Amino acid sequence: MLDLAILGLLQEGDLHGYEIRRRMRDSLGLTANISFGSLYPALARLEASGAVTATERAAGVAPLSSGAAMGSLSGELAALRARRTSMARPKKSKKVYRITPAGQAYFAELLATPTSPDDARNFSLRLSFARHLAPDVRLALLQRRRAQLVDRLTEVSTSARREELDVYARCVVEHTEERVRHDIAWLDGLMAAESQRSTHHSISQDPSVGHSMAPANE
Amino acid sequence: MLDLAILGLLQEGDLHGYEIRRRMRDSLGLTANISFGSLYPALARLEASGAVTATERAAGVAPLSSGAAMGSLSGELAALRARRTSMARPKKSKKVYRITPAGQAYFAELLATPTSPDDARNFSLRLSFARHLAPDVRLALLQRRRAQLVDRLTEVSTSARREELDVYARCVVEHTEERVRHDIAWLDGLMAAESQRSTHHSISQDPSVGHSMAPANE
DNA sequence: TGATCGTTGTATCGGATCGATACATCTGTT
DNA sequence: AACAGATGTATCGATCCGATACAACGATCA
Repeated sequence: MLDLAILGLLQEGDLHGYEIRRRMRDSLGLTANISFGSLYPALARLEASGAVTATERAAGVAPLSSGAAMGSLSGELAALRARRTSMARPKKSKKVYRITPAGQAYFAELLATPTSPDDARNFSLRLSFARHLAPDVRLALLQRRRAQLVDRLTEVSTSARREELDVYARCVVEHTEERVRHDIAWLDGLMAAESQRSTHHSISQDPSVGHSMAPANE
Repeated sequence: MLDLAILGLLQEGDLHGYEIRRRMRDSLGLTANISFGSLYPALARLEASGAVTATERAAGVAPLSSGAAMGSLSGELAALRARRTSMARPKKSKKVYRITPAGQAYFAELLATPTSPDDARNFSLRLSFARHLAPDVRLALLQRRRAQLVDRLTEVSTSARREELDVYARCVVEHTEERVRHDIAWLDGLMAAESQRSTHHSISQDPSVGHSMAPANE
């Protein structure tokens, strides 16, 4: 669901569509770029349902601090006025989206609701927003994903007559299986970190600038 | 595209819809189960376009050897006749699909056509059917995928301000990056196996070997 | 006996998503 | 000035998905 990704990104600040797409690519784990044919209808849906409000504003204006919490209509008027008075030329217009309290409730509901076929994309999305979850719900998310991966592994090992496949198909199947094993090990590490995090939860909370693995090169 | 997967599986023998879905899961690299809401319309499309023929036959009948190459109508008649004479009870009816020469041509065309955003699913599918490709086209497929993964890696390393992300989002991003690196190494191994497999041939000119960042296409 | 449950199997519906495309503005290069 | 490329919004048809319904079969258990 795109709604979850959009609302989660909007909770960290107001964004316009193009920037939402960029952050989905490199701030979330989404490998494939999301399509504009999905993004803009999703934004229109969210705006129609009252989860977000859109504010059209010209470029060059300060990103947030001008109007405190102006809605859609007043925002458009302000953008027009600024276009005529201070800005001589009608610059590029961006529709900046802001999440509403109803949108935050919707986000919390989406995030807590477990999806029936919890595929990789859905799980990565939920894990990216896991700081909004209670520790027990967070751990349940990891365990459910792990159980599903283990299920897939046993299914593959039982029903795959691999000797009937040719070189390339078998190569793909084996690589898939290896990736599943790797993901299970990764989840085990995450769960260990979770339980360690819950034992002494009152230590310093600045995990953002802790250890960087020197990604500057290459 | 589902058409490619369906036609590729049908080239190894006649199958019915449910079995096609099973083989997509554990004979190809498709991690997520394909939906019936995609599979059955795709089969109907392929049948309407003449790429496959459907034969409804009862269970318990020998899978292939009864009628040599009967079409759809005669197949249905044969199934009805067998149901009345040899089989007393009207068993479960399966629609068995068989690929036609036109379907084989369509398959070859789909397999050779490079997809613009060559995502993981598309690539795994094509690699599973790589034995139908010429060695040079096969190698080009691997190199194109590798170039795309390298592109993604450089994009991520440049534009990701990872220190702004919280623990969970950064964890997801790093795991994604690690998986991309792993896939690149896997592709390198495959390409090495390919070039070793082609040592029998005389490599007169092969300009793209060694230039990993050279997309000669488009 | 039959009652219930899980598996196999085909099919459809509405909505979500995709790929392609169009259009417009800004920025940098030659 | 001319051109290319990034930025930005938007729509279209086709495809894909999740849910659901329906039906026949096998197995298990009371």
